[in-house]
Amino acid sequence: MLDVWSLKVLSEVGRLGSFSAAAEALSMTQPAVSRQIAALERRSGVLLFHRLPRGVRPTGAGQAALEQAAHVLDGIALLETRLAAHAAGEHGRVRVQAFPSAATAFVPECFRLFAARHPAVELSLTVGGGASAVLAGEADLALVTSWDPAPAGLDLVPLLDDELLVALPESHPLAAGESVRLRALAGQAWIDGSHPDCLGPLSELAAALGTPPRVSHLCDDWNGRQGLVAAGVGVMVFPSIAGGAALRPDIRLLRPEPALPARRVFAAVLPAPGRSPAVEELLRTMLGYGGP
Amino acid sequence: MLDVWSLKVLSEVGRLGSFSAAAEALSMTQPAVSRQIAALERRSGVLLFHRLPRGVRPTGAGQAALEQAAHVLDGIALLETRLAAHAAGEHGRVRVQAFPSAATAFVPECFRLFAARHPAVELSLTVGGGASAVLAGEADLALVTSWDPAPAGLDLVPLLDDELLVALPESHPLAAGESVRLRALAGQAWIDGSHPDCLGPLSELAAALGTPPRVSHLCDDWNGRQGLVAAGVGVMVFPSIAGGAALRPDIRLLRPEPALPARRVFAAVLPAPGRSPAVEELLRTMLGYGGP
DNA sequence: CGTCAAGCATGCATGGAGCTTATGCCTTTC
DNA sequence: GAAAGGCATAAGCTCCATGCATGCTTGACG
Repeated sequence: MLDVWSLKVLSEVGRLGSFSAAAEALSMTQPAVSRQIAALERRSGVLLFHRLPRGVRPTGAGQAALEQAAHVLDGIALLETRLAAHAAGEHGRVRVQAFPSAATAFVPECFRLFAARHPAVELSLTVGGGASAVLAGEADLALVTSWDPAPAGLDLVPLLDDELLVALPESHPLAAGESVRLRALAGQAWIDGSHPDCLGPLSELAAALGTPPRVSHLCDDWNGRQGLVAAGVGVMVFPSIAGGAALRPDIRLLRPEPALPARRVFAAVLPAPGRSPAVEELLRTMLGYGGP
Repeated sequence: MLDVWSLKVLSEVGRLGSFSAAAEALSMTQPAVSRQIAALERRSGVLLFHRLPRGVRPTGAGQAALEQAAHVLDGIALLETRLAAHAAGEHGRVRVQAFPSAATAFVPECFRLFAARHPAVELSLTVGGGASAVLAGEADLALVTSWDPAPAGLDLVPLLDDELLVALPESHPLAAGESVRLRALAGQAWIDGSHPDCLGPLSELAAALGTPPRVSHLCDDWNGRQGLVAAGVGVMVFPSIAGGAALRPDIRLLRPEPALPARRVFAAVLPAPGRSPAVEELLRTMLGYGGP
């Protein structure tokens, strides 16, 4: 099997027209070059260089070999460059898996910051798969919360604490101020998703309210839930990570008093040696993102 | 420096999804494959394969490396193919240097036969440089005759003996038969080229004529000489290698009696290890060419 | 015309890279 | 729970490429 070093020697000999000069350029001795070329000629069965009294000159076959060798060496160099780019996190692909409220503002903002520094990295976002997508090889990084069951075999990197707010229709009598006492909401109808992704652990809310919340409506769609709130059929917990921009103008957000236990947000990624440098870079970006 | 064997191992691992399977496919042991990939990952500083319980799966960087490695391996294979073609004489270039009368019929006919068997070989023909063109690297094969000084440092391969005829205008009183007694031409005016390329050694002609020939006109152009003969201003020696097709219809060719010493035709080529296989093949074709 | 210098080829010894064998550890599966 | 499949690691060995020393050929120069 032809190896790259032979081709490098061949190329230098062709460029410099001399075994000795090529040897010096490659930091080796002239006999080594002589043997390399001789081996190449023996294996291919054709003379590659005419030996002249003053250096060498490529034969027809040597000329063809030089041209092809240049292509191969370019390919090698490109491969090394690409691997270096991957190693530096400057190139690659990161597939992010997020829960809906994180996909609203947090992930797009992180993508914007990341893309400014690493324009060659391909980013993609999917919603709804959970941390198992990372284990299945369908995602490189999954955003999970303290409400989700801890995934086995993945590292959890704490990103931020998500403050939980309460969303009321603007016509609601308690919607006037900046905050609202939770005890005052004890009798309200609450809106939740079908899987525990919206209200969070009901026990925590029950403790804050002083009574188990009355869950009157179930809706998995983010906009649908806002519509229910705006229509005045219920109130809901609104994670601040979703950002105000995604909020309908006829809904008011209030800080509950006392504050609900924050929902912790983690990045679930493969253990250290399995993470690509691009993922590491994105993690760094997410950690440095303080909020809007 | 990345070597091809590593890339081959990488490629097989990517294709088969397993170190063990790749090892068997490459006739090596699993630890050897493991070492190769580990070395590749250490050098490039990036993980190339996720180690799964059942085999391995390429990472993003591994995928990129696999694609690039495929290109490099293709380039290597192409290089080997081309060298093999050169070694078999199926590919390459042969630049032939001929004297004018050989370029008229002999070389074109040899080219026709050669091209039928080796269509990928590029053939070219130049006239007038002599054997030194081979030494200068401007030609790969030169046709020379026994009239030329023997070139130093080249092999002379005897190709054929060129019979020398005499050209007379059709109106000449001696032009009737098939042959002509040389003694009868002793008083004729002879046409020659400025360098001894047409009449040949004058001593031989003088011996045959019984008296030194009277050279009345010098002309280096082949058609010009024929014109002089046709005009009746002189006669000339006509080498049979030029073939009858190149002869004007108003000129007659006659066999001299006794025959002039034949002009021997050689191929002047580099000594054995310096000849390309394509040149060897062309030599074989020329040797097998019996004449029209 | 003799000597010298440049440059490629070759014999020999050596050092390092890679391979093989043997073994351990982890995961999955019956 | 035991067995098997698969990757990682340690130790030892083999082989090949390199470096050193040397010879040979050719051209240059005095």
